[in-house]
Amino acid sequence: MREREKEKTGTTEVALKILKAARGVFAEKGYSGARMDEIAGRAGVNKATLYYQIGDKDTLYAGVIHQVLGDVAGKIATAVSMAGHPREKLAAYIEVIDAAVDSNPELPPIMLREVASDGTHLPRVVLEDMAQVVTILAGIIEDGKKRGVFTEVSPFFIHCMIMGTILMYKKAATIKDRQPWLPAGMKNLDKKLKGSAGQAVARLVLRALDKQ
Amino acid sequence: MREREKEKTGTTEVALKILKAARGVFAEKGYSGARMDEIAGRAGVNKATLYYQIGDKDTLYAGVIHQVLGDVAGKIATAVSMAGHPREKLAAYIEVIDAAVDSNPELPPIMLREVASDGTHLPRVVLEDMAQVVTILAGIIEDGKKRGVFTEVSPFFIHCMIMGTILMYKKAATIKDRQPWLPAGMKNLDKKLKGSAGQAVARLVLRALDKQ
DNA sequence: AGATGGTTTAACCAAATGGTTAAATATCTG
DNA sequence: CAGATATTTAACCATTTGGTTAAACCATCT
Repeated sequence: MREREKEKTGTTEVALKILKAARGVFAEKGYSGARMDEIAGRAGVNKATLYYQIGDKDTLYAGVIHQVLGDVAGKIATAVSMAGHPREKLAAYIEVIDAAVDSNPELPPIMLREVASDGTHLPRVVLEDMAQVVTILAGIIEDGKKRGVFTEVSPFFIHCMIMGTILMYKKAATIKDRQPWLPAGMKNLDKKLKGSAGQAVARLVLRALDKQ
Repeated sequence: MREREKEKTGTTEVALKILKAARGVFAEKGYSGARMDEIAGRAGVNKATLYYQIGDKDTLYAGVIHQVLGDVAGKIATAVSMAGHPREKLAAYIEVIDAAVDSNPELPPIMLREVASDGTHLPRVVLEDMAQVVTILAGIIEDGKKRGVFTEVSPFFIHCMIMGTILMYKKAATIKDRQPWLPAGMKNLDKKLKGSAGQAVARLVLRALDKQ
């Protein structure tokens, strides 16, 4: 029995290779556009191995979702708890999301498509994580309101604003940069962005919530 | 020859029925998830009729895109030109987008998926329309900056913020409302939204851009 | 070395899918 | 009404796709 790897990590090396390939293909093509053959091929593995190691397409996709969205909620929670003032907490909240997106290029397309299809493929755990994240944001805003630094706003709406802006910007920017016919002036319309997209979002959202 | 309809409108009644069905299916399932048989079935038409009236899947999808995103750019342009002050222009800009989304439930999923797949299926015309829209926004912001009412920001980024927020909110809200296990407090986290989503976006974006 | 059992693979399969065809059915014109 | 043309349809087809199988491969233990 050569289960040494499985015993230690819970996942074999081959399984990780497959997951990584799948992440890429699902991100590029979406669930129904992704082909099991292509995933196997990109992982450098026979298709039967894929089925042996992981299971059917649904299971594979669930694994990818877990890999991509698995620990974001936790990271947000800890980062927020480290900050003190509501404004810092909100900035941390946004920064963690931006960092997650930055370190994971597959996140935006997968998440955008999930939202587009009403989160039908999202496992309950992930939805609960998201709910918890919004609850954290609600706490930050509530606190800020009490301390007189934030105006009254809907936390759910603000969360959509943060996520929507970051996801949309990440992808739209690459689309824009891909159009050879665009005049240079147009292409530089966001080069003046000071700092990361996350910082830009934080700056604008904080201004928007600022009590005068 | 019964081309009376085609001669007048350029599109027959059957073709419109098919386009409408296709819009729904593409919105729900995405390009690769959509099945020609289902579209034909939902249109109450034989599949061969679909091919006779419209053509292959690509052509059909192009038709849907045209139907969904066709005249948004134009509407934005005229609405903005009607307003006078930069703040009013920006509000009009946002309101038109929100109205387009509201009167067209298929727009958000289709657009989100397009962005997710790097706009690969978007015809050049549509991309040019979008570029024009951002140019309009750049004009508004530039004017506002000169008049000392707006801060310095990237128009492209602000456009992503507006689109991202509206699209994300529209879909995320329906996802949230579908989760029976969510506590009522969570579900009401955005019921306090004063007015439409568009108005909420306008309020926040204007606050964010406001020079103090 | 040989037996054991986990792992990989080439070949295979049934179902689904985009697209076509030839015949049937309306519709219009003279 | 008859002929011509436009439109719809049932049946069909080639290919793709998710998934399986039986045999080969390989690390380990005795």
